[in-house]
Amino acid sequence: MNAKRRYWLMKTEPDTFSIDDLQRVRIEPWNGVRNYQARNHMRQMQPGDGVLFYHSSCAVPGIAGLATVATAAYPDPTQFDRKSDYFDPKSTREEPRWSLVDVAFDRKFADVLTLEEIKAHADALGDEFPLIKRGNRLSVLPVTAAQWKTLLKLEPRP
DNA sequence: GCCAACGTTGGC
DNA sequence: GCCAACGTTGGC
Repeated sequence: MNAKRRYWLMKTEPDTFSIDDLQRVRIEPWNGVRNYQARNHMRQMQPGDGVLFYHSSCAVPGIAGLATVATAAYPDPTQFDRKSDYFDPKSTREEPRWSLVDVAFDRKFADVLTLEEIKAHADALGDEFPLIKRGNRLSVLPVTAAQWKTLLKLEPRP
């Protein structure tokens, strides 16, 4: 049975992990997400789902490229690692609190599709698009097929 | 660096 | 279960 392909947007600070980093390593476990809503979204992910790779907290915030969900969700190992910044003393192996998926590089945009440009097309994306909502802090969020299509049409071409 | 928005924590 | 305090996110 083939579940329908779904789409997501995942934020990252490029100073920490950028699209270039993903291109180099090819596949990356998306560890360190410690927000329940974001976690729940990752738990819904299936291999093959599309990912908009978003650079946040940087000079030019926006979508830097595309990635693909490479695994179903599994427990984030950093929650058990006392030496990790992401260690969670309240999480147990029997009932892990935090999940992650592996994310695979797909391609890098010729230029970042900027948040500014995305906002300029708010009408096409719909008011409910969380990325352009005020005060949005969610690091993993769902994107509809229509929004995905709209955003790819906005991709900067060389 | 600032600040608004939001999630989490902890006292009661 | 409420809510103030606190920490974090993220655009600017």
